[in-house]
Amino acid sequence: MEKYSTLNPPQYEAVIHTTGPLLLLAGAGSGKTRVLTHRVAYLIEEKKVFPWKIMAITFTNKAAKEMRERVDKLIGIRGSDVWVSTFHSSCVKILRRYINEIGYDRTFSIYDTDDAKRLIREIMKAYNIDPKYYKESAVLSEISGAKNKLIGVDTYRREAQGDMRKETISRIFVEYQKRLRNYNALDFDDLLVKTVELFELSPKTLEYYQKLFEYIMVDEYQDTNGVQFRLISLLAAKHRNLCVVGDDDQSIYRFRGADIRNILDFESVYPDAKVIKLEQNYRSTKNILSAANEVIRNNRKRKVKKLWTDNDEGELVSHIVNINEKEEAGFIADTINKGISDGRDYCDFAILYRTNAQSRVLEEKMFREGIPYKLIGGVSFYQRKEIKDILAYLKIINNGTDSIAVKRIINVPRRGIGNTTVEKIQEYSDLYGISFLDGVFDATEIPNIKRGRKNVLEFAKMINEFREIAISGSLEGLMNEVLDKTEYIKTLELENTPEANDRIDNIKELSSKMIDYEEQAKEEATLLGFLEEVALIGGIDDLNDDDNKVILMTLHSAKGLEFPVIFMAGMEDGLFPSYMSINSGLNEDIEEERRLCYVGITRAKEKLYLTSARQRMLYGNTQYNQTTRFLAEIPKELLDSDTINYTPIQENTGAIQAKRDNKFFSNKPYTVTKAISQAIPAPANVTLDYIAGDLVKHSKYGIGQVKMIEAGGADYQVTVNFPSHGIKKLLASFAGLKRV
DNA sequence: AGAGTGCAGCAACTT
DNA sequence: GCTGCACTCT
Repeated sequence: MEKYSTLNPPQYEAVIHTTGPLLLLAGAGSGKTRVLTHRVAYLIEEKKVFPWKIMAITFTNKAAKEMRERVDKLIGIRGSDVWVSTFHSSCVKILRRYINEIGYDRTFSIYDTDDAKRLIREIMKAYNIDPKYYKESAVLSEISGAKNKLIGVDTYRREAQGDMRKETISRIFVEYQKRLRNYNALDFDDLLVKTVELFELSPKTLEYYQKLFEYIMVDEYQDTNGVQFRLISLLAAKHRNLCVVGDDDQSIYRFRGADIRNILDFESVYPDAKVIKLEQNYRSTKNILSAANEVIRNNRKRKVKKLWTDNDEGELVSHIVNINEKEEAGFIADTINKGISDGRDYCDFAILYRTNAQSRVLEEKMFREGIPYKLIGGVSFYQRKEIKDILAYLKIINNGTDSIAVKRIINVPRRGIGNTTVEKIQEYSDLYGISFLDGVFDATEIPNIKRGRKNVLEFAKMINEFREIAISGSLEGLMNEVLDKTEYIKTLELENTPEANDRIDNIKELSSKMIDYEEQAKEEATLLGFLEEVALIGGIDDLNDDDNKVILMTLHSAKGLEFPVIFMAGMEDGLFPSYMSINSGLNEDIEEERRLCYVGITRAKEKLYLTSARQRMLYGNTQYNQTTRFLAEIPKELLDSDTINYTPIQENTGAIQAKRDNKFFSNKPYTVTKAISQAIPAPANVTLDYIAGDLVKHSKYGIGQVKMIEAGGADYQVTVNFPSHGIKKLLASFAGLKRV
């Protein structure tokens, strides 16, 4: 078969080994996606397996989509019948069909972390538990941790005995599960846990899926947790054609319950497992790969392996020390601009960092320099208040028992239903054992409600109208009705602030996403389907490979991706590795950070820049951190210097200069010339009615004199001397300066 | 009874 | 720097 002849021997072996358990240890950049897609093609074409008998679990929806496309390319349209999806999506698909067998309704809501926290808060309030001693986030992560290990409420309670803190948490845990069930809701962990429960309680359901999935493949196996392991074990128990692919060196989700033992112990769980190692890297230069190998070899708990490559030596790895995080961003922007003038595309670059908090400064700099960029993760679109509000309205149309959603929006926008009224409804609902929303519908019966009654009844009427439209009309029509009747957008329009306008834009975007969904899914489009898609969408799922933009994201999000040029920003002890991991004193914690570092390094194909700052403003205070310990693990000969001190001097001209301050390598000066910042065309969208020397007025700082105006790609930076506040640098589009 | 406002507490990584 | 919450005002 010609299409398989391009595979190297171990890759080929992995493709044709289709029967029985297979552990594929695939190093970074070793072509595992190629193996997986060819393996699917081989099963269908050569082994005549029906496509729908193959299940492939990926880590993100994006990976699932890519895999399906690549299989389609190999064998044509039949590929689309293969079951390719993430753990969570797979479970939702199964539960939507069979969850009634374990006492939930098929219209169940999916709770994200924010919803779950609200529920915890609600319970702690009802139980008078002091949030000072029991932080909701800590309680939630304890509960989540238990679930990921398949520890149920009963076991947890038993094991908590004698431990005050755990006993309290176990009380919350019990009530949390009880309320989730009453609200007909599942949190992220429950999606997996309840599927396992379903399989264990309903043998015929399990058998159905066991028969269906003759061949199972799991990607990123090193990041599976206890529930996921159980789930896969159950599904694969009949045919045992289980192929897991992973790299223990890239296990970076321990905090989420990932258990590295799943991959390390695979051979003892499946003694007949075939083990194949993919150790040839096709992605990176020799220098980059060596740096990665040298860092990761400091970890003790790992399978022995050594990645190698036939690729060129390539450039040395650069480490740049900056004065502070702003200069770090400046260096990165300058280097990107230089790359662009050397013929690179923006999409050749990715900036990786440890914490989302670092993104702001970087983003600002990209914006100012006119560098097109895309920020992945952070506060995602679907976590925004206005989006969650609208989604809450949609949720309760399907599932009125979802009291978290009902209480979220009963008075949003303000409609005169205050706390007191809400409490009265709650008391009444509890008394009669009905859901909160049913209490709302009964508002005429509830004693002691005064001013709010009329408003509550109007709210109830509105929800009923939505439900009628949901039955007969289109999703688009429903959305318009919700936006119109709730007056959500109208309320924002009245605020007339930039933030409110942003929110309106976001809601419009949500609306068009819904229309897109409806058009794509055609007759199959349902409200439930839309809500489901929205609930499970992940940060990098909307990363579009066709966009010519610099990508900004966390190291975690970068897993599985590759770029010609990588910047790893914030290479400082305390930031990376994080404080938490250093303070815990556990070597495992540092090892996890080191794996994260390894993941970052191995994303780079041609050039790797490591940047750090001597001084960094984070969470409102200034830190002075040492360069990360991981840097010392990279041998000197792989670095193009010990340190390059990047010191842009901003004089009155605003020129940016780089100066090398290095006694070892002073023969190779690193310079970024002023020409780069001037090569950018003047901003197109902003016009200024003042020039240097003019007096301008600022809303906060009062009147000052313009000292300098610098052009960025998309905006002007204006330096103004305010007698009362000193010299300020402002962005023209934000500052709203008026000539006086 | 609800709305508006000042203030404390918090702040990894993510499906 | 942002968010939920207690407190005061209408």
